[in-house]
Amino acid sequence: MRPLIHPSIDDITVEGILHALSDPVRASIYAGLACRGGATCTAFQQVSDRTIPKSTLSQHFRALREAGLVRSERCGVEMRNTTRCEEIEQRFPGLIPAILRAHQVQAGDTPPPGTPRRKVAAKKAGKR
Amino acid sequence: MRPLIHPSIDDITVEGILHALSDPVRASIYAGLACRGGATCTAFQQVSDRTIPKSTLSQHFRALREAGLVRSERCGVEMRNTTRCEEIEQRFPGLIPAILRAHQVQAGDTPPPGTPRRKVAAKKAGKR
DNA sequence: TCTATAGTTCATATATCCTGAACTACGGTA
DNA sequence: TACCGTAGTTCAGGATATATGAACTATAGA
Repeated sequence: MRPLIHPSIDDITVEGILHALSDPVRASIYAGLACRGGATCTAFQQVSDRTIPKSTLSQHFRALREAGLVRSERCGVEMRNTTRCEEIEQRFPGLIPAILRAHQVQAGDTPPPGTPRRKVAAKKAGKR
Repeated sequence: MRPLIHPSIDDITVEGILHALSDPVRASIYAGLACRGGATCTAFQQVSDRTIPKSTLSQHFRALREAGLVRSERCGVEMRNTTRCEEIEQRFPGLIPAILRAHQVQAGDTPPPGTPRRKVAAKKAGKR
């Protein structure tokens, strides 16, 4: 089992962050971590309505980790994952909050100012 | 020649935007468009020190266009590309500016407050 | 030691990306 | 009208990345 790779803050790139968060599964994992503060892999087995295989989930966590977005450390039998928000905020101020907020807007949780409520409801209801 | 696809503002997704801008070539194309206000494809043949084949460039423009980041319209023999900044700003406030700023930070143009100049210079010099 | 749980690694099928070659679209000239 | 040049697109292929089941590693507890 190879050691976990956590890039130093200076090796974290914008491209890496954007690519990692451009996948909906990874984005929701990251959003979940950001609001809960930390969680294990299995806590995310039920993302987006269907069950994601744990190997896939493991790869997603690896992608987040190697992009520098997440720090993972073994904690007994499980793996504790936490975001590296503060570090990234220092290097790229405002980037992560803007992305998280955009994801919320898209999910309909926080519509941009001026959006009529009906429009949001319609969006959440169907239209795919 | 199939008609150009421009998603309506409501069909633009965060994932699509992040994915489009996670490629360094596309990111620099977009940044160039954003600061110049508009340009043709060939204006970007010399991005990032080496010549990019025009087929590749065309695909990159298509990716930006279909992500909703850019509007392209034929203008005589050439294609005029402009960003859709204002629309996206309305839907996802702050997202694009944050990404562009992060790219600038990374390029060393606008270091985050407190960064010693030496560090930036060392970064630009080599280290790949 | 044996078993269960949590997660990783590997192999492979699938999808996406990059690029040269061929093509389309348009403007200008004769 | 035909022909040429420029700008950009599409296609086909190889290279690269992603998803996932099966097998594996690591740890805790009995």
